[in-house]
Amino acid sequence: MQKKEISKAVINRLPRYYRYLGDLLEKDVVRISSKELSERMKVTASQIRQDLNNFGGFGQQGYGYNVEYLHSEIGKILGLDRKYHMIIIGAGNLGQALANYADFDKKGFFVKAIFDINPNLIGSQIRGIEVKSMDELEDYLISNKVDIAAITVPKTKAPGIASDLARLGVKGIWNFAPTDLNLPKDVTVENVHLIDSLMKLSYRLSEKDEE
Amino acid sequence: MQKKEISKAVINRLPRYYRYLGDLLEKDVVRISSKELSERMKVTASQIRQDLNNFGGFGQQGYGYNVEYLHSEIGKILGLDRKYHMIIIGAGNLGQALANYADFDKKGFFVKAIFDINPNLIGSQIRGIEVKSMDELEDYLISNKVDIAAITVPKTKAPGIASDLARLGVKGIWNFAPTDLNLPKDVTVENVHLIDSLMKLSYRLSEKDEE
DNA sequence: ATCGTCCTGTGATAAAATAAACAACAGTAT
DNA sequence: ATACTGTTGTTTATTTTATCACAGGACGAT
Repeated sequence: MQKKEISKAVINRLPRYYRYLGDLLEKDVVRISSKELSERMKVTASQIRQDLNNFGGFGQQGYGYNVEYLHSEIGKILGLDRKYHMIIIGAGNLGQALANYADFDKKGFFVKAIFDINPNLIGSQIRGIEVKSMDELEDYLISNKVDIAAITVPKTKAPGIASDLARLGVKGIWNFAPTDLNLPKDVTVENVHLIDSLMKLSYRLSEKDEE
Repeated sequence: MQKKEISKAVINRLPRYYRYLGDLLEKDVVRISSKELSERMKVTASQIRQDLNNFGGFGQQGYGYNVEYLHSEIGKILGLDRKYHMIIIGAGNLGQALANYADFDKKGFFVKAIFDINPNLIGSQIRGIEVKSMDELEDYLISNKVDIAAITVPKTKAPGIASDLARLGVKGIWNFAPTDLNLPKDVTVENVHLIDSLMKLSYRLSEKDEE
C-alpha cells in the first residue's frame, strides 16, 4: 500500500513534531499553521508541510492544521495507536531507570518484566514489575509475545542476548549497550548509544573552544 | 583555522568509527583498510575515506590506516584528549544510572557532583560522588568551572534549570528531559530523547507489520 | 455574497550528501 | 630492479534532501 519509501530523516523528525503537538494540545491550542510551528521548532515551514505530505494531507488551506487531529494522525503513523509488550534485560541502574519511567506506559509501551542474573535482585519488584532470573527468559518468551526488549546489559553480553531474543521471536530491540548488534533483518534494532551522544557534545564543545 | 563547515552527518558517524576502532585496538589489530572497515560497519568505503578527509589524511596508499593512530586522531577530533568536569542535575534513576556509568571516566568525562531537591538523597553518595542540594548549585558553579551538566529532571523543571546553568557559565548541556531547550547559542545542547527513540522503533515495527 | 487574506499541497529548483571513479603512490612479490 | 597489487585522497557523478515558489482552495470580514 504505502508505496514510496519514507526517508529516515523524516522519521527522525516525526517524534519531535508529535512532542510539540502534544505540548500544544495541553495548552488547549486548537489550530496551528506550518509557519507558526516552524518558528517554534526552528525548522522551515516547507519542511513540515513536505514531511507531513509523505503520509497525506492533514491540513486545510487558509486554516492550518487542527492540533488534536494532527497529533493523533502522527501518533498513528508512529504506531502509537497500539500496545507494546516490553521487557527489560538488565536490572542495573539504567534498566531500573527505564522500568521506573512511567511515561512509556502513556504512549502504549508496557514493561511487563525485567530480567537479570543478580540473585540479590531476582524476585524483587520495580514499580510493580517483577525482576526475574535470566534462566526464565526463554520460557517467558515462549509463553508471551514480547514486542520490544530493551537491552541494558554490559557490552560483552549484549550480542549473545540479542541473538537469543531474535531466535525466540522478539522483533524489536531497544539497545543501550555501546555496541552494534548484527541481527536478522526482520528484527528492528534502535540504538541508544549514550557514549556516542556524549562524544558528539564533546566535539561541539571543542569546536567552539577553537574559535 | 578549520575553514570548511563539517556536516552534522559526519559528526554523527565519528563516534561510531571511534568505537569500532577501539574494538579493533583491543583485538590488537594493527592496520585496517577503509574497505574492510566499511564491510564491518555496513557503510561504504568511500564514505569512510571522505569523512576522514574532512580532517586530514590519516592513511597510507597501499597500506590502509594504522588502527591505533586513527583511533587516537579521531579521539582528538572529538575532543577526547581533554578532561571534562561534569555534574548531574537530578538524582533520580536516570541520574544515578549516569553517575554509576564508569565508562564516562575513561573517556575523560568526570562526574564531580549530583544535585537534587529530595532531602532523602541529599548528603548520600553514589559511587563516591556526593548528592548535593539544588540550593548549593549556584555556589558550586561559581567556585567550579563546570563543562557539562547532564539534566535528568522532569520536563517541567528542565527549561528553568537549563537557563540557570547557562547564566552561570555552563557551556555544555546533556539534556535527558523530553523537551527542547532554548538557550543562548554559545551553549551547546545535546539531547537524548528516549521517548523519541522509542517512537522511532515503534514506527519501524508498525511499518514492517503492514508488509 | 463577494473579496481579500491566509495557508496548504505540490511541482520546480537548489543544496547537500552519498557513491563511484580514478590518478598517484606505497608496499610486496618476482 | 621491475611490475603488480592494494589502497588512499580527491574529483566527478548521482542521488537524496531541503528550500523556494505558487496555484488554488478555505475562511472570515464586510
